[in-house]
Amino acid sequence: MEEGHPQETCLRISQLLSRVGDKWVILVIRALQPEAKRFNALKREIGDISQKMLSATLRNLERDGFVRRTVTPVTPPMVEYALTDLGRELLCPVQALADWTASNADRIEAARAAYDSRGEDGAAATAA
Amino acid sequence: MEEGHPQETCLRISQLLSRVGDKWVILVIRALQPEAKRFNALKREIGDISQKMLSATLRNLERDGFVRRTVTPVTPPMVEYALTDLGRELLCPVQALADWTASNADRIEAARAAYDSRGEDGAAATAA
DNA sequence: CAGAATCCAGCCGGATACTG
DNA sequence: CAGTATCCGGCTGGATTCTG
Repeated sequence: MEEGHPQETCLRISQLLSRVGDKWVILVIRALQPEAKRFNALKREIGDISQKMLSATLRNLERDGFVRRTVTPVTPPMVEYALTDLGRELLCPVQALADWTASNADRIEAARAAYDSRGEDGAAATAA
Repeated sequence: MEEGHPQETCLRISQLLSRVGDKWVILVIRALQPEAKRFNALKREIGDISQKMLSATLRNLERDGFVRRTVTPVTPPMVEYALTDLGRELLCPVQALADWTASNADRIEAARAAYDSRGEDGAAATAA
């Protein structure tokens, strides 16, 4: 790891993290992990997602090279989405972060509860 | 890892990823990594950040237990921010993701370039 | 110095309607 | 089936102003 342009590197990392945290990507790549899926199958499986967000998410993931879109020109048209090698590789560090989150969710929640109770407590005694 | 509530787990992960991708957190925790810093020192070091965003980012990080805020009641008041143990632990999987990003940034950019050229090419030949 | 409050522009994400 | 187009509310994030 060279340290020539740390700011730029931070920017890239931040951007990728924003993408990965984009609210639907985790669900989408999780749904694509076992096997390729079609658009509406994906939509049904995820459930709450609107088709606008699903197509936007898939387009972003495809653009970044994490998902491959395959069109079979039959009628009605069939489109399949699958993770690429890059997408599967991305999953490793993301999975590590996911595992860490799952392991420490209670610590985070405890910190939040402590923070919130501190806030409501000594300070705003005049209000409410 | 139990698989009892995968959706909830995904939600937590996604939320944490959103926080971590929050545009300034990487810069902030990076600045705090070597040592505790004061508010304006942090602001100067990061540079582009507005004080609103810096205080909001710090507040979120403090609430989640990643940063500890220490007030020394002198005049003028001195406030120091430092990473907690939890914050330093979080850095490990984040660093892994950062390393992956740095290692694969060129592959992502190549995918984007390919995608963009595909888009401009065969399709919208009528326009422009 | 360390923030809180306010105002405001722009983007995100959802609902709906329409197309090939 | 697999999308695109449009409208619209809400949140994000920045600039400015004010406070202790």
